Amino acid sequence: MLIPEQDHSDIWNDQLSIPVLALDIVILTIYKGELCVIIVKTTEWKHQWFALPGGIVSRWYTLEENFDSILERKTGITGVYKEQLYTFWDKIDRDPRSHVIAVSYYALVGIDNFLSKVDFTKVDIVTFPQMQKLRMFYDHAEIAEYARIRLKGKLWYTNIVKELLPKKFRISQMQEMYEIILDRKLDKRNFQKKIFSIGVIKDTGEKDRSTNRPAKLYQFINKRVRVVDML
Amino acid sequence: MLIPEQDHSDIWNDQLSIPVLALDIVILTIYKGELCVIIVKTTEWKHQWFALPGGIVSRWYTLEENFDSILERKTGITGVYKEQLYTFWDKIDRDPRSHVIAVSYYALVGIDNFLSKVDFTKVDIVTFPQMQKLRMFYDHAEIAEYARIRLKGKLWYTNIVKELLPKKFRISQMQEMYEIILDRKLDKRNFQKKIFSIGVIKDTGEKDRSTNRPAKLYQFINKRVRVVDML
DNA sequence: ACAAAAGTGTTCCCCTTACACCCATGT
DNA sequence: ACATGGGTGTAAGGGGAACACTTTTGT
Repeated sequence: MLIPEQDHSDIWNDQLSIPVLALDIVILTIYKGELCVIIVKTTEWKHQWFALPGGIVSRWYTLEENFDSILERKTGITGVYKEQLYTFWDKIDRDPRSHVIAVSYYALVGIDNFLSKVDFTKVDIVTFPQMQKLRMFYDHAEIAEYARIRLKGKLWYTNIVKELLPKKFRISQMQEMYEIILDRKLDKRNFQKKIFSIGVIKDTGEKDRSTNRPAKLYQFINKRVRVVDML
Repeated sequence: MLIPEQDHSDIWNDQLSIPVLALDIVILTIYKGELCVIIVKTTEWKHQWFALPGGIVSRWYTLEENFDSILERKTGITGVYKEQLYTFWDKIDRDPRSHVIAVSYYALVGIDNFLSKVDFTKVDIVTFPQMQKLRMFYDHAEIAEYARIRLKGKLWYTNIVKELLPKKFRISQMQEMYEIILDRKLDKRNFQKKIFSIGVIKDTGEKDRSTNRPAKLYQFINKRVRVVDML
């Protein structure tokens, strides 16, 4: 169910005693061997900005429902793994129209899922170095950085990387994800030893014949993201 | 500066399209050898509840200023270490008067600081087991649990425990804090070896003569809480 | 003298890291 | 046959965990 865009014209009222709550989403995916963020263009407030997909939180729905609604309306993407990041309000004039507090989330999307659902008329995909050169709305670049750090941290004690991999994958693909996110090379033998000793993935019995020498295909044992002492 | 209690009568309006933002604080301290939480009594909404100190966030101040104001008005405590925990909105009817989203913080107070500032006509101090038997407002017991888990986690890679200790302390006092928070015994020699090897505390040259055999007094080298790979 | 807490080293084991060669296939 | 990525074991070193006795003071 897609929540329709709400009318929030009542809130741009200087007399209102409470702040407006916004929700911003850092969508992360691995694309062409790099960790990327999804951004939207906005021409609000005169200048053109790049921004994280976001919107005003409506009172009539839960945070989760608001999240799903904003994500789908702004990007076309549905059904992703998400996690709350932080609630920001450093600058009282974060949004020139009002006092806005922003709850931020990050979301992980596997690239196949991403490409099949996303509406590229609405969004752009950029690497982190590219993003840092753009004119990002307020603190959105920092929020994205914060998401990257959280993802990095979670690699060490959860099976979160499953959200970025296809259902069945080669162990080398998994290692590649780790290397991209951690931004350093890992030793092939030590990586495999570790992953196998934890027992989070299992051999499907199938082979990927797209490489030179056929490679075993694995899948995650647990459907859900959970704490597992990965590295 | 203490922000005066704000008039929020305008927000209990069924037509308002945005949620109300509240701020709840889990104040943790170590008292009589146990990790304790500060709670307040509230008789709002007919029944008597115990609740975390909290209040409505005012638009005219930053989150930090709102935090300080709520903390001081509800408990009398000022100048504590604080950290944002999470922003909750699981249940759409969390607060019967409206749709309320709660940003939660936890705060650490050394017991001396606490006792000198707190107003016991306004608050109670309870251990976690005691709290779990009380009729806590909505999800406040879970929020407090969440704070405890975060604190436990931070012990391992920050010098956060400094916020609970006096300026100068015996190494055995420091170990006791760790044991209380982690809820298990630690080996004395291994603990000291570890703490000294990290180099986060230094000998003051003074002695504590209140114990039988006088003990060296230490202090933290860094004034601020920071990441240091503690345990 | 006795009680109470402070102070102090060594050993063992496991986990992490570093490291190099052969294998199965496609071209 | 050659190029490409897949697959595999071992040795050395460092860090964590276990463990007990002596010292200094107060009473």
